[in-house]
Amino acid sequence: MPDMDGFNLLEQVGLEMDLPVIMLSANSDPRLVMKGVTHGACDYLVKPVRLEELRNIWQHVIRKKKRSPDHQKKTSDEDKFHQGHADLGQDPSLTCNSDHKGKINKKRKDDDDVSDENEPDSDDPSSQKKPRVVWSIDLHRKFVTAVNQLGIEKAVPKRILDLMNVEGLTRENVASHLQKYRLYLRRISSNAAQQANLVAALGSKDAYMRMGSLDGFGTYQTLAGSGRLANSVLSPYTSSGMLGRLNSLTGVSLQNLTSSGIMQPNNAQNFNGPMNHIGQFPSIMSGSHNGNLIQGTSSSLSLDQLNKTKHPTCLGDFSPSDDSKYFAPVNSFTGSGAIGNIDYSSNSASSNSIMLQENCYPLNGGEFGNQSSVNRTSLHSDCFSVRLSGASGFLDPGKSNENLQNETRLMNFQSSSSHLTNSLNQGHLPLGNVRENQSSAVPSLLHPLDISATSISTPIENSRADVNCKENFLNSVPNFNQLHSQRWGDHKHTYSTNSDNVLSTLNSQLPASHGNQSLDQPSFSRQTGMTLVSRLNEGASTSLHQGETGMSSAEPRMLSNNGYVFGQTKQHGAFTSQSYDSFDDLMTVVVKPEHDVTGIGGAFALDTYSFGSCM
DNA sequence: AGTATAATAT
DNA sequence: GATATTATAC
Repeated sequence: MPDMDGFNLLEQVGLEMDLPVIMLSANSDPRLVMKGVTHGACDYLVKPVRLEELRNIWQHVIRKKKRSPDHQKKTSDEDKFHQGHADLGQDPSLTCNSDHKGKINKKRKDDDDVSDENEPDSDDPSSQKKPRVVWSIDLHRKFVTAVNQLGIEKAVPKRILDLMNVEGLTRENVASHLQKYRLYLRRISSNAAQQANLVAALGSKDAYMRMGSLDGFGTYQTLAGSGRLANSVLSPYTSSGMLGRLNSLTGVSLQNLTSSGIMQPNNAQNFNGPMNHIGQFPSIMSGSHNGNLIQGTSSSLSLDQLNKTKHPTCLGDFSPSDDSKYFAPVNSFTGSGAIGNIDYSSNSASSNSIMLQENCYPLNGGEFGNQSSVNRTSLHSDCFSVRLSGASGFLDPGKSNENLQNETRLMNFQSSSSHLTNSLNQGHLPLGNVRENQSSAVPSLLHPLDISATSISTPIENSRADVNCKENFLNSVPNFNQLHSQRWGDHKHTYSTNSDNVLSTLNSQLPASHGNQSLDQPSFSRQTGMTLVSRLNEGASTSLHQGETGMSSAEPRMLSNNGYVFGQTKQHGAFTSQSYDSFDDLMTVVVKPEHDVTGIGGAFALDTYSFGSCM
C-alpha cells in the first residue's frame, strides 16, 4: 500500500468496517503506539511479534465481551498479557471500531496478519451465552409440582424457583416457562370450552351434522392446530367429540377394551386399531387426528405410568410428542396414576364402586389432598382426555339414524350434566365442594362406567370431596343404572340452578353461585369444560352402550331425561319436574343451538382465564 | 411479576 | 421456512 500507511489503514478500517484491529509495527515509539491506539487499534504489537503474543490476543475478545454487558473491566490477568503495548487504547479502539456506521463485514483475516488467529472465533455473542435451559420432562415435572404446591395464585417465578431447587435455573428461566405453561393451561381450558360450545351447538341437528362432517374437524384443527400443546391436549377432546359422533363400532371396541379392567399401556395400541377402523372417514381420521387421539390416550397412560401404574411400554409406544410431554407432566403433577386407571376401568360397572373406593381414599389421602386448582385442572383434563379416547370412535357416519343418535347423545350429555350438577348441589356437599361434586355428578349421570370415572376424578380433585364422592357415587351408581329418569326428577329442584348454569347460556345465577363457591375462575372454567366434556363422553358412551345393548330401550329413557334437561334450559333454571316424553318435545327443546351455546358461553365466560380467548 | 418480542432451536 | 422454545427487554 504505497499510498497509505498503517495509520491510514487503521482509520479506514475504523470508519468502514466494524473490526477490531491490532497494529503491528517495528517501531516501538510510544508516540506511535499511542497514535495507533487512539486511532482505534485494539492493540499494538512491536515486530518481530512473538508467537506468545499472538497467542494471547484472544484476550481482546474477552475484553470486548466484558465491556459490552457490564462496563469495561480490566482484570489484572488481562493486563499482564500486555507487554508494553498500549492498553489504554484498547477500549476506545474497540468502541470506535464497533461504531456501526454502515457495518461492512469483511473477512477479518486478510486485514491483518495477526488478526487471522485471534479473530476467527471471536463471535462476540458466542462465549458469554449461557446455555439454553431445556425443559425436560423431569424438569417440567418439578415445575408443575412446584406450581401445584404453591397453588396457581401463588405460583410466581421466584417461589417456583425456590421449590424446584434446581441448580443453575434462574428466575427468568422459570418465568419464561411459566409463561408458556400458563398459555398452555389457557389453551386447554379454552378447548374445553369450545368443546362445550360445540356440544351445545350440536344441540341442533344441523350443528351436529356439521360436526360429524368436515366442518367439525375444521374447527378442531383450527383450535388445536396452533400449538403442539394445544394439539396434544386438544386432540383428546377433539377426538372424543369427533369420535363420539363417528362411530359406535369404535366406541364399542374401546369400551370392551376398557371394560376388561385397567387399561394397560400396551392397550393403547389397541386403540389404534379401532381408530383405524374408523376409516369410514379416512380423510378425516387420517393424519393428525388419529395421532391426536392416540396421543391423548397415550398421555393419560403416561400419567398413569408416572404416578402409579408404570407402563414403560406405554410411553414407548407413543412417540413423545411435545404435547404429550406437557400433557404427561400435567398429569404427573397431579400425581396419581389412579385417575387414568380409573377411567379405563370405569367401563365395567360392577367394578366401579370398588374402584371408587380404592381410588378415592388413596388419592385423597395422598399427595392429592392438597391439589391446587391447577392440579385439579390437569387431572380433569387427563381424565377427560382419557375418557374421550376410550369413548371416542363410535360414530358411524353412514348410519341413517345418526342424527337422532347424536341428538340423543347430546341430550344425554346435557341431562347428565344437569343431573350431576343437581346431585352435587343438593347433596350434601358444602359450597366449596360444589365443583367437585359437579364433576362427580356428571359421571354418575352417565353409565356406570362413567360414574366410576367421575368418582375417580372427584377424589383426585378434592380431598374434601372424598366422603361425598363416595357417597354420591356409591349411592348414585345403582340409581343411575336403574332409574335415570327418576333420579333426574328428584334432583331437579335442588339443583336447578346449577344445571341451568351449565346447560343454559343464560344464567345469571351461575356466576353468582360460582363466586360463592369460591372457586378460582380458571379452575372453575376448566372444570366446567371437563364436565361438559365428560358429559359428552358420557353421552357418547351411553349411546354406545345402548347400541350394544339395544338401542330402542335405552334411548327412550335417555330422551326423557334429555327432554327434561332441555326443558330446564329453556326455562332458564326453573326446574319443572315435567319431562319431555315425546321425542318431538325433546327435539323441540333440543333444537336451540343458540341457546345452548350461549349458555355455555356464559358459564365459561366466568372463567376469565381460560375463556378469554374462546369468547 | 408479567408480557411482548427477539433469538434460537427444531 | 415454519414453528416451538427460551431468553431478554421492558
